[in-house]
Amino acid sequence: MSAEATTTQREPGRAAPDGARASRQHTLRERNLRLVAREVFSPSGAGTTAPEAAPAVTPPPSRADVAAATGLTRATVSTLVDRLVRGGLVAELPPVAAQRAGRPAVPLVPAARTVVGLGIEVNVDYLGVRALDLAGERVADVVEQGTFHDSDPAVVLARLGEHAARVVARLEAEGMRVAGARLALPGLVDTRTGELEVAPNLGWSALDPVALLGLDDLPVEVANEAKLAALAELAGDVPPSFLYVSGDVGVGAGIVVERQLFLGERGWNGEIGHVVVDPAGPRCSCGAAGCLEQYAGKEVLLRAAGLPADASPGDLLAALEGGDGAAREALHRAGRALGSALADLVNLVGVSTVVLGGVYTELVPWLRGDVVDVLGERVLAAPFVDLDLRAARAGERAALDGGAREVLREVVADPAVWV
Amino acid sequence: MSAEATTTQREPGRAAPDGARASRQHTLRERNLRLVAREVFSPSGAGTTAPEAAPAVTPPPSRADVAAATGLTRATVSTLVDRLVRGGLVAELPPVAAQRAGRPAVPLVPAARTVVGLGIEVNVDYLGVRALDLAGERVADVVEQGTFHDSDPAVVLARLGEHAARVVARLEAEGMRVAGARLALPGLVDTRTGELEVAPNLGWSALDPVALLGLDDLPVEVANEAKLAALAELAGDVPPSFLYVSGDVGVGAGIVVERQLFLGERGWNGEIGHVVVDPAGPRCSCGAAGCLEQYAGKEVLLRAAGLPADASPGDLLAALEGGDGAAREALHRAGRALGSALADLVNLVGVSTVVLGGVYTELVPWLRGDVVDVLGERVLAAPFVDLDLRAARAGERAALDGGAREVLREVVADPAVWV
DNA sequence: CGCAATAGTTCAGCCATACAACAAACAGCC
DNA sequence: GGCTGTTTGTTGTATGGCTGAACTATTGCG
Repeated sequence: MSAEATTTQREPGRAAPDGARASRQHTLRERNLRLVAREVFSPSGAGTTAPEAAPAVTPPPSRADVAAATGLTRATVSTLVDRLVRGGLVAELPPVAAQRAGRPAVPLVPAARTVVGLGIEVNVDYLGVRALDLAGERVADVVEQGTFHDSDPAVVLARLGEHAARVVARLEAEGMRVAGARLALPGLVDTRTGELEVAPNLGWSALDPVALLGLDDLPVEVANEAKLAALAELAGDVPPSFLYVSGDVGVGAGIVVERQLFLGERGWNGEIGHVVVDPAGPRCSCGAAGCLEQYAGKEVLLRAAGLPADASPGDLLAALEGGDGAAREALHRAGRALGSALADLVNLVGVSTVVLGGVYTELVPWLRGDVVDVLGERVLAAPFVDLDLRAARAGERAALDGGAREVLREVVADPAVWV
Repeated sequence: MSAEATTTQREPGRAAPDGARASRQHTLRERNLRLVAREVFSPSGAGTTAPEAAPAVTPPPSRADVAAATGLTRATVSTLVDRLVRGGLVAELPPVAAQRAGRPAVPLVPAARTVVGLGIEVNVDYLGVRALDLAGERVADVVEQGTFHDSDPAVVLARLGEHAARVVARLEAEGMRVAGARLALPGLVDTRTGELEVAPNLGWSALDPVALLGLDDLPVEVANEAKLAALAELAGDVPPSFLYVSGDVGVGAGIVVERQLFLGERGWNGEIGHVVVDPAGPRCSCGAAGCLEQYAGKEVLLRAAGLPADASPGDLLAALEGGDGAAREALHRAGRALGSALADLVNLVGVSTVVLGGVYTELVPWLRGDVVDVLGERVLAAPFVDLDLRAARAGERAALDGGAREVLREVVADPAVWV
């Protein structure tokens, strides 16, 4: 890190540190617009009638609810909501007569099929494009199976770009606006420059993937696949901070704090796959020895279970349920190693919820015992927190959902651009 | 972590997520006041005449400089600066005639001896109270040597409270306002509740240290000692994000991102002392085996070097420089272990600058080689970043400085309360 | 059917900023 | 030494966005 004299160079896609610029009246409106949008998209339910036992799913808030929850006056909320409605970010449902007296409220919900976010991905065995609207509905989903190990990045990314362009064209023809796209890649991505440094399982290195996509009018940002998959969990019922660990050929992690990805300096973090489990252990492809991947990586796991390297997690699960000794021993070994590496992660990052994704998702019942044991032994704060280990909720190709959601999160976080 | 239905409970001392409340005109003023204060306290130097090669130390900015740097008009900056001056946060220096034409500018600097922050600390071998003013000057410094291993927390904390109260009384008699205090403790502190869960080296556990201080009118917050020491580094020339690792009886780390402490969920992070170095290694007091502390903890290090457990770092340094084989072998062993644990930290957190503090500070020349070697082997992003390993700059009892600085940082971040 | 209650809208007042004009203080220049 | 040009800091006036209170709209209840 050379001591460059750059003055806090702003990162491209990150939320601008918004205390850093002058605030004028215009800023006031932007901020309150954001506040109102946030309240519609994830209601805190502070203003509703029943303050006791909040229901599992909060009903859509009305203008009055938003006013009560935010502290703004009903007058201000009205004008802001009107803007959001005209801008197509928020929709009004037909007023439904409540049980109590008074004029019935107009429920406000995220608008469907107006603004959408795109998640796109190149992985070892598929290309994918997925679009989500603000209501969270999947409005496009294209997957091309294939084998992209040692492929030509220019060819593959151009092909993915074509898929994406077709999806964009179709959605725009239906009247939707595409806010942007997130490209998920299984490798080390510099979030500041958008460059892919290396993706071992694709055999790619040192290239600018956004340029190769050939999507000119669409703002595209790149991120690591496991990190975007972590964000997909936010659609479900997770705490605001958690660690997401995705098992695949490699093992990667996403650190989510207060519903936002923690990226370190350049997005090069969460590399749990090469955490030390045992320096006397097997050599790893990274050059070191005893890395987590040598115990809990997908291929290592399958091989240790006596299955071919291209077997599916389902095959492994079948072997486990069939009582296969080698398979169970492999899971035991992987579970202890995973517990050890996760303990380091929890001790260092200080987040106590761990979500296991990727191939681990279905294996959680077989991993839990060992992982929890080791966590209990090695996590220093274990006596004071409830360590929570759970399986990922998001389905297949979670990075696509996570990427699309991330685009939409930025739309909601800065609605002024869209109204 | 029980799924409590609390609605984003705000943490006491943390900067409130300020997009979460309604913005009125008053908010506008607060935010611009903060912006102006920040510009006076750490000038970005965007508005000065010479945009070429920024000098090592930026000269104090004038109102016009602040206007240029922030984008506010000179009129607005003037009123805001006047408020800060009247509030005693900012002082005007006598106008100095610049070399160029035009009315000479009034340099604006942090005010001296007006508002101060307190750092207070209980550690194994001393109690301390230190006060810093906004200009960074030490305006009080009280240290009581002692042995507080297995001490009575009520007695010791009351005694520290008395020291602090005396300092506060003296400073207030001199016309200064004490903005608050940070209590540094060598243990696991819950930053949400302010409770100390456990401090092994003091033999303390499960108590509320702030209540025991008996400082009624002073807002006091508690934090881990190593983390506050990390903040002390910000006084020097460090990058905005770095990892601070403090070697003592235990080994702790502070993660600083964009000049702010990263605290995870409850401040229980950076526990690098119990990262796995070798599961076949020596048993650790934490119950596990092969933790970093068993290789690079202060007492282990001294014993391995053939010195008594109460020897000083200076003794160790003398042995090293005298060519003592056991000492050098101990440092080699510690360096490799530290490198391994640091590699995990860097891989997981994604910050590439590491500052070594505590007893490591003076040992850096003897540790560097091994640490850098192992980091190069194990850090995945090593080919793409310059890993920067350096010795801590802050002097003795850095946590006191860090605590005081943290209090003042909050004053500058929210000057509206003080004008 | 009238009253209380709740939702949403309209309009005057206020506050902090922008913009523009001005006063203050200097260097340089003939 | 006085004039000009330049930069700093301070006065006004205008404007945008929010508040607060009054107002309309729509329901339940007796």
